[in-house]
Amino acid sequence: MVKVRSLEQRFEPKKYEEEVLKFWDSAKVYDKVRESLKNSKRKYYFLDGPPYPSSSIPHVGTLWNKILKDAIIRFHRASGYSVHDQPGYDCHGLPIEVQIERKLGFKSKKDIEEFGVEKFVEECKSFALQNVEGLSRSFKDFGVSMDWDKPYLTMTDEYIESAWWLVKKAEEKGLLDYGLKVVHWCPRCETTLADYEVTEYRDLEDPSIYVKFPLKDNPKKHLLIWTTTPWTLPANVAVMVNPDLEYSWVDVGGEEVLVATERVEAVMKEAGIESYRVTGKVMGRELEGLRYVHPLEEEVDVQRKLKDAHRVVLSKEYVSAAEGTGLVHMATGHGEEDYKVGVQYGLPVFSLVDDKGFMEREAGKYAGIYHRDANKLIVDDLRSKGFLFHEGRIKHRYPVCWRCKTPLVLRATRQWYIRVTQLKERFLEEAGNVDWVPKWAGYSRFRNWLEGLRDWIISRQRYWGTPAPIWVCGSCGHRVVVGSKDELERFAGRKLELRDLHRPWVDQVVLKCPKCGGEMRRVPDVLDVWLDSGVAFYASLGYPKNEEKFRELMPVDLIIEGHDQIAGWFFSLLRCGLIAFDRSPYLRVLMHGFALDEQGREMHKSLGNYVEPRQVLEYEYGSRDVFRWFVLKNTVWEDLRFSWRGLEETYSDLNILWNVYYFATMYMSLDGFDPALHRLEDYLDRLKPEDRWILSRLGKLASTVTSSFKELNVHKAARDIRNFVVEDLSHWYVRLVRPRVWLEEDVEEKKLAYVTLYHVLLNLLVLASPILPFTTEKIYRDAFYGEGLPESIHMYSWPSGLERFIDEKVESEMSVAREIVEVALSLRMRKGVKIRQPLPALYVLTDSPDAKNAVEKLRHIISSQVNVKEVKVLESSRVRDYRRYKLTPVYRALGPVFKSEAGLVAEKISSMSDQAFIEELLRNGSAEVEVNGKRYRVTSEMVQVSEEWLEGFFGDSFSHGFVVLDLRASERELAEGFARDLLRRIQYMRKELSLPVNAEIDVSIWVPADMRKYVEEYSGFLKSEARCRNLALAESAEGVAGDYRREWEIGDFKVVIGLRRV
RNA sequence: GGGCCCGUGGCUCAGCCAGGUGGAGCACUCGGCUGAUAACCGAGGGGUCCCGGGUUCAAAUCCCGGCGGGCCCACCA
Repeated sequence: MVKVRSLEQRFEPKKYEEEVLKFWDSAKVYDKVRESLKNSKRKYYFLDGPPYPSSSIPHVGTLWNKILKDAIIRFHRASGYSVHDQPGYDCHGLPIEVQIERKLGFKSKKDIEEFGVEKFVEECKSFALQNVEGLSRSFKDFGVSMDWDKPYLTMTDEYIESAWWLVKKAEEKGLLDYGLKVVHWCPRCETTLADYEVTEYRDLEDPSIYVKFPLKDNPKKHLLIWTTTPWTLPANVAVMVNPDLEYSWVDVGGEEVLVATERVEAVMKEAGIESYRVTGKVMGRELEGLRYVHPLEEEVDVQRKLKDAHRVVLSKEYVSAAEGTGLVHMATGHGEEDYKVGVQYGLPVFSLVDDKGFMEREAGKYAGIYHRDANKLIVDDLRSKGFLFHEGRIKHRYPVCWRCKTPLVLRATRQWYIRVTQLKERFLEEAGNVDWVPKWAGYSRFRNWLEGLRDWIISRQRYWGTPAPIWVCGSCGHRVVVGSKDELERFAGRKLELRDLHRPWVDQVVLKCPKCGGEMRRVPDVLDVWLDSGVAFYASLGYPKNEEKFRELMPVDLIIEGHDQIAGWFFSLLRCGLIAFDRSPYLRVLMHGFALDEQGREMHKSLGNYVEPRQVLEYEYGSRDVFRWFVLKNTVWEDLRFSWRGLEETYSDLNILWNVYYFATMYMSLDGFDPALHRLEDYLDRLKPEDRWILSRLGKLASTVTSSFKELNVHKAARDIRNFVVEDLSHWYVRLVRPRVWLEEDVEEKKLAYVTLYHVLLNLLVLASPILPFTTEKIYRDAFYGEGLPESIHMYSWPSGLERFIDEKVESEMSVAREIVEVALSLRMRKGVKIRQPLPALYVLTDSPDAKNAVEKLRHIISSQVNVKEVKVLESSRVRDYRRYKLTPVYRALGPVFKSEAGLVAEKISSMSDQAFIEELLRNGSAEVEVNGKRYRVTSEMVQVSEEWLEGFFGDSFSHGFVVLDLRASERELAEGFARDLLRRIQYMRKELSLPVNAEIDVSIWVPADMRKYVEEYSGFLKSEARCRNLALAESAEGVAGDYRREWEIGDFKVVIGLRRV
């Protein structure tokens, strides 16, 4: 133990935060914390969601994510949990590849192949590692205390093996398959994307055309279809109608077109056809099998070769009359629904767009043209052949590649996929067992997402990713899925000397087919990056190779990510958990919001509204802890609107916290307070009410902060700490104890203040440490730390047992006193009476026994804060001793009743001072007055009642009655007021001179002759309060002595004060 | 078309789960202060709690409908 030392007065967070970072590093604080918790029986498996290291600088939203995790981790550590706090990075995939392609100026996969896949993969790896380092630095710099020396990286061989294990598991369960799937395809990246990777949309303008498909048997009749993708027409194989809809044949001048009845009017209108006639109606189901001629069969050879196509098929599901014509053009190779229905009807499936988006050779006339460019040609041809019914344009939201922004193509390609739809029941079951914060995120959002579960296409046609562990025989087609490098070596029959498991090195491994002896080569695909992050819960622990940690830690206790991860990581983890272990890998999810800019927009570099950590630190009112407190106060699951103004306000709060600690530690240090010699437990029975009150407030704070952290409502904890520091501690408790710490002698009431303050302030440091790790460490190290105490505030255990100090009664009493003080100060102000001017008395008029008790007990507080000599409690009814009612006539009500005599009555009312009369009027609703011998009955509507305080008194109501001030200051009180005015000026001058608190001075004063006696009378007071050894009254203003002289105005008087340091 | 979230003073928000006299900060107006803090302190003005209906003794809070803003899914693709 050691005596409390004073903090420096200057609040300089930027400076001390750097010091604290150095200290944490050199003292290895967090290593020590981890070590000390290692043998705790209470494990806490926190799984970090891996960001893509596609840039080395995070934005404030990413920082918020990490700080939120850090605060919760810190709370759990302090609570005695051994927290698994390993951060992670998702190092593979398009996010990395697209950046490298940009850097190297590549436009297509061909460029990569020419450059060399090896070199490309090395660039990706190096880039990822670089960014991992940069990101880690930034997070660490903001006090994120995870274990940055050992992040899990999805690109290591060990990690890849764990991912392979999952694919093997799927194979063993018969869930893995290969086949034709209609997918979103990026023609620039030349790879498939998953549906949930289709997250970016652009408003594009496309053709919106109605095309006539002539019937085979009657070229005068046409099926009318609508499409916004003319480039898919060359691949048309059928037309879909709804069996339950009614269709109409419409004569449009020499030929007929078929349209759903409901859509006739709208379609004719859009086509600008005013003269048309319905010639017949037919139900959709009757149209099945009807044949037509493909309008472009002359231009597209393949269409002439198709058998059993170009007919009407039925679908209830996919055809509606909401839009279009009610007849849907089917290109089975370019739409998932088209594909599905097409398969049911045995229709051919083919796509006429290649990997790069160009029309294939089979597209005939349009071959080699980029698909979007082919639109114009196709439309021109339809027009010239007379098949174009109407041409327009449409603006719609169109999906683009999430990484390179190229518009996507829907096309049928062969892909590897896992049939997770077979596990749908288990998905819903297991999801129901997870605890979500907020609740609705789980039971509505996530559940709703799971309802639309689809098979998982795991293959991607790229380079920098986990290679698909699938080898296929070139001779017989037999396949082998391997779950580890060891297993691969067993199949290869030799030790493999690979650079690592990435492409292109793993591509060189050729196996011998166990079935036919032929050569087996790996399929060229890499795996979906969401598989990489989905296996993190076991792969980061080295499972299945290493089971120890896995057994120790599973299941994951908590994951925390933003609301975009509903369809992302939260889902991917669950998916992998079910495939591999038939259960959810995690118990609890916290879903947070997004960080938006000041206008409420998402932050993007391209928008120029991206705020970086460096900018926060450079801001005048920015610092690490200011930023942490600011973001943590935001409701966790709601979006955060970033605000420079908000930072400034939080800076101010942190400044107040600092000043409270400065105040307390400065005076404790002055008095050599040693906490070891004065323990709170020994003083409990002698504490003053305000001491009990602050201890009770602390007890409540500890309780709410603890439960808020447990419930993951971190914003509540952050707000409660702010309110405690600013409202309870600074604005009230410090204000009350100030006179006690100024006492010269080593008296008990000063000791009590110190003991209470020490207890409160040390415990507050621990409670605030997850949110404000820098500031709490700085204060602890500078003021409280000493021999035999924990080296760091972050080595303290979470406070417990503070609730025993909760005292509802003292809190309730203090609320009453506080309210009375507030009302009284407001009264003073309204009357223009300064607080410095002592007043004779304050009366509390109340009938409430509780309020009465409160005032009796806390009389000293009320009296000192309001600056009155006496505080008295009286019954409410005594209010009549201090104020009277006053009546004002309401002419509008008097006139109709008293007519010509109304004026007389009004005059009587105005001058009425009989309080008994007024009280009767109020009580009964009416009363009689006499004017000139005649009596009149006056009702309450005829008058307006107001109140008037008696001369020398002023009051107002409060919750339990009235507060009244006696404003009749006596000469004695005026003198005291004057003395206090003098004191204030002296103290101000001391401060101007930057004198230490305990420095002694000589004072020389000149005041007007009338006031000299007051100075003489209060000279003792002034000497002691101002630490004044000599106090001299000068005969003239010019005769005032001192190194520093100054003239002051006090009320109507001029005075001169001179100071000299002894 | 379906799902979820949000709507409270000029601005930013708390309160809603668990119904009981409408709150906080900033801004604004006024006052200033006993030496922790003027990056401050005190007091005050400012509210149809989005709109309508219902339940209830009582609704910002619970229920229903509507309007507005945001996000996700589906369709156009």
